[in-house]
Amino acid sequence: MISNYEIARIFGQIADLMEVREDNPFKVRAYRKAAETIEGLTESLEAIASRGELEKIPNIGKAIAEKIGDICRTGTTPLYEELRAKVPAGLVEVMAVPGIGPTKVRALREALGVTSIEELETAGREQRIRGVQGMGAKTEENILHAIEAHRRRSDRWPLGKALPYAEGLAASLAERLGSLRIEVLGSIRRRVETIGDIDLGAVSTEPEKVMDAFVSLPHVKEVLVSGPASTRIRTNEGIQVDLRVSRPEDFGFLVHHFTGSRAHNIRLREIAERRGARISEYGIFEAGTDRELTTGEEEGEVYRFLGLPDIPPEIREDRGEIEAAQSGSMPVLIEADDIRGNLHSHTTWSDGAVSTEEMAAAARKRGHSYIAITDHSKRLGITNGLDEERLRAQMAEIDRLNAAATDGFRILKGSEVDILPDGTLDLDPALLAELDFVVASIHSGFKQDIETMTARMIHAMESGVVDMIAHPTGRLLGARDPYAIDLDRIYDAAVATQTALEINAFPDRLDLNDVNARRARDRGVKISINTDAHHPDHLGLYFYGIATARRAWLTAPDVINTWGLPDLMRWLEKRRG
DNA sequence: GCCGTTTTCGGCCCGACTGTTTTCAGTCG
Repeated sequence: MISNYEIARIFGQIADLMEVREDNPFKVRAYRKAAETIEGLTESLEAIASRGELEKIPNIGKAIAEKIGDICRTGTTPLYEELRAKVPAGLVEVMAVPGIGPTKVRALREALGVTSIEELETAGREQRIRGVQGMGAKTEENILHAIEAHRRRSDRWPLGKALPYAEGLAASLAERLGSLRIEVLGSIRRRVETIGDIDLGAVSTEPEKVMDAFVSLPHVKEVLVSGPASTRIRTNEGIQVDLRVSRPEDFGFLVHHFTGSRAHNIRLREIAERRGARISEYGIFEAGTDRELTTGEEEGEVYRFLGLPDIPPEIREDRGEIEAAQSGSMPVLIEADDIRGNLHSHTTWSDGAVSTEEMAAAARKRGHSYIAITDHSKRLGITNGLDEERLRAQMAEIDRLNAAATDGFRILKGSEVDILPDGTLDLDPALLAELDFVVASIHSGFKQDIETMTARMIHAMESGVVDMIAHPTGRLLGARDPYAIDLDRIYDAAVATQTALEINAFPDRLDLNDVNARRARDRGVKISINTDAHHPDHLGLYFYGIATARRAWLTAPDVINTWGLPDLMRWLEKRRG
């Protein structure tokens, strides 16, 4: 079994290798587009291939479909192997150095025999680059600088770090200039789970003034690009920030353009072209002329011009949203206000920061009408996990608190029970059956093989007492890969046993992620979005869970904790048979 | 290599900035 992710990686590498060889750039783009499309697919390519429907996927034609078949059968495809045999491994990395593309790679290789970053650096130190046709001392200096930056470039930032940082940067700039409309755009605005760089857009009729203020911010380590329309800096923290400025009447086009994604924008421009129009960050123009066809302070003008409904930023990935807009079947995406209660939270009974009563008060304050208290079970000793006796005591406490409540708010008795390596649960199932809401999750034995792990989780779902699986893949962004698990089989088991799967809203989890959650919902799985709160403030993390759900195209009815308490209890009763 | 409400062949998004040019190619997003 080979995952879509791995297949997409191979096509991405084919594109890289072909680019180094200066093959037809449109062919390179075709492979790259295929890789991007595959990454966004919610069904496994193997399943699609077994139905013979690969060529129905956009950007997959006869040739790439055949190669997908090769990869499913053998793990690779002849083209990939040929390219790897012909192209020195180091060249792809040389091209990854900012400022070096296919042409410079070839020039450097032909003139200096450079086939790796190390050789490139040596050539630069020995001042041999400046002798190459089309390159001077400045280029040589830039290359050496770029290699250094490339080596210590910071990894992608999780959204939970990038968004507050970008908003702080925008606020600092706005403060320096008095009042200024400035927006965080790019992948942050689309709420992508990790961010490579930050895009800002500002409204001003004096762009030079804005750019001057921007490059003099204390955050700035170096200025990478500097022009009247566009400035790029690197901050002390090592992340790149682009700033674009527009006059007010065209700001909507700038916002739209730099929100992206690129793939989404390209599709829109193709649609515009068929209507004789050209879309750019400056506006919508008659094709081949500079005659502006419309102005727009707000980005919605782009969609209005094309006769489409607004498309939310979170789903602008060319993953079917344009077709949905054209056919009038845009989903009404879930919003933060739809959440009625949190079904995964911790207290001082295990590793939480506050008491049951305080956590419930925090949920009330947010306007929720219920909360499930789901402390850890005994196996997780480090969290002071509850055994049967302490769980009974906590249940009694919750009964007392509920009896004293006068506003209809309800605390649900729950547990986050460990799924042990053999698939059994860490607490007596008879006791778990007395709870209102049982969360089960994996916190150990991450190295089990895919078959064992999948069977282990399914066994837990088939226990009859588990209502939801928390953070189903166990990944920690930037820290721990997901464990090996066959999610398609998990989804099928979740439907068969009517077990919900979680979108865990913690910014370093976001698990299930966008693509997996969309796939799960499409297979009929019920989703629950939870903060996994260990502190009252963590209830604010719903922002990230909702962002992930919106990127997964989820609507409120897909998510069980958007339901009122009576509907939720009815569903729980029914699923427990 | 993919695609099609002008097309099964001939296209393939659009614009900014930099450096090395002497009017533009390369790279990037």
